Amino acid sequence: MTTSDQDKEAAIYEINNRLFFRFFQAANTLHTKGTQALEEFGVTTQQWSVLGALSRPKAENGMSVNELSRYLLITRQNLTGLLGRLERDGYIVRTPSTEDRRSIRVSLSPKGKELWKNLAEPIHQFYDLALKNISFDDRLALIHYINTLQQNMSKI
Amino acid sequence: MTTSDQDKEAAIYEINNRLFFRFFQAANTLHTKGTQALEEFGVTTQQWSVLGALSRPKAENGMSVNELSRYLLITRQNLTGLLGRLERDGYIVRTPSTEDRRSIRVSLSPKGKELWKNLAEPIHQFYDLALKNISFDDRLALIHYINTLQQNMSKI
DNA sequence: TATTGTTATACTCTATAACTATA
DNA sequence: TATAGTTATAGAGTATAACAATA
Repeated sequence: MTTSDQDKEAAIYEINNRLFFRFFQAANTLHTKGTQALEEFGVTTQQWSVLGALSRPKAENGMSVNELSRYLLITRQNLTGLLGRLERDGYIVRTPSTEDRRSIRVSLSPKGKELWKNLAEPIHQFYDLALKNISFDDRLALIHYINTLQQNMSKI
Repeated sequence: MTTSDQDKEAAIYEINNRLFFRFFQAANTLHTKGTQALEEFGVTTQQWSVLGALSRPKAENGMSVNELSRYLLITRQNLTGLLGRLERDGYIVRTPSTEDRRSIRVSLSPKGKELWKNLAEPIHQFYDLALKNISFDDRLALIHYINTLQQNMSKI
């Protein structure tokens, strides 16, 4: 390996390092500020993601724990805890599945749908503030990169 | 507002939503897979970030808790916990500052430096796998976007 | 036997407030 | 009075293993 190659490799490592450090920081900030933005509703970003999944037209008839688990990339065990807290607060309901008696359908309760409606405005605003100075096309590019990153990591 | 404007706004919201959902997923995966990659060392991604901060040449003489807090964007209280666990495992030392007797210098112990050396290889490999198919220039762009995102969010 | 969802457990991380010792 | 770091506490999330009910 030539000196130049070593330099190049060191530069790449340096960039990778910076990228992940910034990503790590941004992830922390997302969790902190996101939870803060929804503070008056007492909803964390994890709960936000569950509510978001269940509020999709596709999920109108509920989702099984397994489906939610694959969709959100959260283990079933930990999802049980999350769902328990959301159920405790009255935002979701668990209904036994008619087709497979091992399975349950998780869906938004009326109170959960109401909550999601009230969350729309602050979430909308959060997005706008967070993505300020990032153009529409750049947002598309960003999604693409993050997607690649996420898919690569999930294979590790 | 015209119909076309409404359509445009809906499209933007849809994109924002997707962006944050993917970001959320990627953040979870980073934490899970990152911790997994360093499993044999028993180090979490948060601890990884502290070790990384302290291993920089700039931090050779240690960092105060305040400096670490600002650098990592973790509150002092929570940092105390993190540092406690790292100290318990023998990876860092806390030394009273000679200049300001309220302050302490946090630095890597010999065992911590040794750990960081051993972590280099798996971290290096993790980076390479995670960033596969993302060119050098795209990595730079990605850093730029994430930076903007992070700075925007921290102002919220 | 495999799958669905849960329980149990232990640990890490986060948020908030209050405290101490210096400055 | 303000700052540096810690303590205390409660809650939320995560990892792992094991379990009951059903397929």
